[in-house]
Amino acid sequence: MTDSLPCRLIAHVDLDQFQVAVERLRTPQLQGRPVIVGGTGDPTQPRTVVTCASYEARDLGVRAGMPLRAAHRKAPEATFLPVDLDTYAVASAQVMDTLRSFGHPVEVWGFDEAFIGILDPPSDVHAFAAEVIERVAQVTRLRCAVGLSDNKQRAKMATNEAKAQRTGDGPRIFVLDADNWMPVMGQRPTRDLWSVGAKTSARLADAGITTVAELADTDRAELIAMFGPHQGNWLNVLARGGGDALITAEPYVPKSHSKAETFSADVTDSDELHARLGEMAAALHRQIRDGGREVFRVAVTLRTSTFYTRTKSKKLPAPTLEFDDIEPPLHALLDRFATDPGTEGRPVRLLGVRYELTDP
DNA sequence: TCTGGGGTCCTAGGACCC
DNA sequence: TCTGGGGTCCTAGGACCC
Repeated sequence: MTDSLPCRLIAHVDLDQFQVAVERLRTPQLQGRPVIVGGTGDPTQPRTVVTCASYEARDLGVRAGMPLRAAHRKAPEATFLPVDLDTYAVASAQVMDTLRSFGHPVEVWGFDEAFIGILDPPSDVHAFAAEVIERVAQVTRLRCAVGLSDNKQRAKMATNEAKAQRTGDGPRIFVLDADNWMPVMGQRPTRDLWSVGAKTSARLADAGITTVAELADTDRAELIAMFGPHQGNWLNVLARGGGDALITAEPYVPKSHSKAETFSADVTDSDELHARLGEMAAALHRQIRDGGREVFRVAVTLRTSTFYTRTKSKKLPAPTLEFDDIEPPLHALLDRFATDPGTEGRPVRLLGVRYELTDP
């Protein structure tokens, strides 16, 4: 059991156009121009997508996740930069340290987001948020927005409101609580709820539920009948502005590590697939071998040229860090795709490897 | 505009055992 | 000979997030 604290006030901190902002720190000439970070920075390369687009690029219709070539068409004059994870990690660590300097537990969510849990909230929460923004800017020269609420989900959605305001240079802070939840969120599509994705919102729409208010008014039993007890209940809680307020400052320890590669051209040759699998398996092994945690389960993911994606996994006879015990089961899993009617003989677009690790 | 990479959690069905 | 539950482990797949 990790140490999670139920907090009365949650501040969600989200950095602005993080990867672009970090690039601009070392290349100030990029200020004010459309900048797009993605892949190797070559906008003509197929099968790569936008990781982060500057606001100027977004104004031209560029979005994260969009193919780089599409972004290039929309914003030909933009500066395209390669993804530089190491640099972003350093900047991110500096931001998180700054957040921790307030003395409250900080739960890190990826490179550019974190929750701060406050057990004993100050009387002026707005001033606290402003101080967070100010200190992050002073120490890291990065801008962020802060959402405040009494649970994580609502605080996260509050940050979205803060960012949407986009007014001048003032600190972007938004408080979303029981008083303004329905006025602010009631008429929004259910998709705007954090953890409601495209599939769930589509299923809800099929049932005639399109807005947050409609979801909140839907009988819980009906949602449970549609989505099962867990998700049904959760949707009911979320739509009413609920969520969880547990913050853990424990360092994030991944349960699994994976590596995947979309080939620049589809691969059909089985020997080549096995060779690529071996390379990826070895690279992933190098990544985890000094971590002291053993591999107890391995998985291979394959995506065909039609984007049909499947994963096969195998629990190892015993947890191990010996590559000779890890690699053969991977090849056996890959072989199974060769006789699987869904993938048999299909050109392969992506191959992936995953190791699941024992607890620390 | 043909669609990245690295993760998490939940559910469901089959195998197997008592 | 047939029937019955319950519990647990394993694998596959779906959905979501940054």
